[in-house]
Amino acid sequence: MTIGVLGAKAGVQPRTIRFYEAKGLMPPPQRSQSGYRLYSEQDGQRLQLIRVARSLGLSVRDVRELMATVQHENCGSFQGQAARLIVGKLEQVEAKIQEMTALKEELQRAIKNLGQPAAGRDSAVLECADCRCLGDL
Amino acid sequence: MTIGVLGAKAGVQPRTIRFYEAKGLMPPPQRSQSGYRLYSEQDGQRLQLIRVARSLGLSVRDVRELMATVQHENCGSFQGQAARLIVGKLEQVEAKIQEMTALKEELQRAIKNLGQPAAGRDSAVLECADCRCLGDL
DNA sequence: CTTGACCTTCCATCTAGTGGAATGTTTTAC
DNA sequence: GTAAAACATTCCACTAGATGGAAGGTCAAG
Repeated sequence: MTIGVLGAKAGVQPRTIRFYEAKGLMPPPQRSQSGYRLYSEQDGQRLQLIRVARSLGLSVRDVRELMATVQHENCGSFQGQAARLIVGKLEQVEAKIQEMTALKEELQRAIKNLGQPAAGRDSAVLECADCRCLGDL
Repeated sequence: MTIGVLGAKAGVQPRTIRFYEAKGLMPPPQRSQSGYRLYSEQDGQRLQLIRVARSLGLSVRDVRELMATVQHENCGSFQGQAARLIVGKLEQVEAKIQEMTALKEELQRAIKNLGQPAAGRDSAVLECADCRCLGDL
């Protein structure tokens, strides 16, 4: 399988596969006489695994370390590591949602306050500096 | 005011102020004889304005374009542009929250499924490729 | 035999800064 | 008066996760 075929199968651009290789997620594959990368079905499975891990939001660094345990005999270490990473990611995502929700409220307040007289304002509204209406930053 | 004093006032590192200058958010300030940047109180207000806009999640690019309208006489164009940017940002944030919530559910499902027998599994679970238990990616 | 589609490598770009190097200046301390 | 600390300057490189493009080699079809 050339890189284009593999990419089409996995829904990944060839250059992304090369990127994963450069970052150590995919192993350096065999090469044809002319230097083309040649992939096996197993490489295809590995790429799928990478895509699932990435779609769960795991970082390339995490996925690299995760993929390093794939070749171990028992599923235990792999699944254990995967579970740890995913639980950690879940915490990150929950924190991010909190953060984004707070930002959302801030934005809604800013919209409500923009154009309102200064008296009724809650907080940090964007105002024009030159007009001297830049009050309560 | 030297850059360090301005930074301390606004809670911004001097190098971030230079960065804002390079990106066109802050104008090139006056220089002392020896080449030190010298800032006025008005520059301080401008920097505060930038910080508020950034804290609302507006991109550096957006803030640059927003700051370009600050020196206009009337608040109208500035506040109008600010309102448009903030409404746009709010939509982005709401979309992001949706996305993160979906990811959170995906992660919770992955945690529930990891280590479970294949029969009860919902979807894309990370499994060890070599064990042939890599079933339903 | 040449055109087009594919492959190779390398360099640059994006965000929003941050880290560090090498060097110059001002202020403080002795 | 001088030396060192604490500031300032510029420039280059790095972060994440790719993506865009250039310059060139290879393969199959018309």
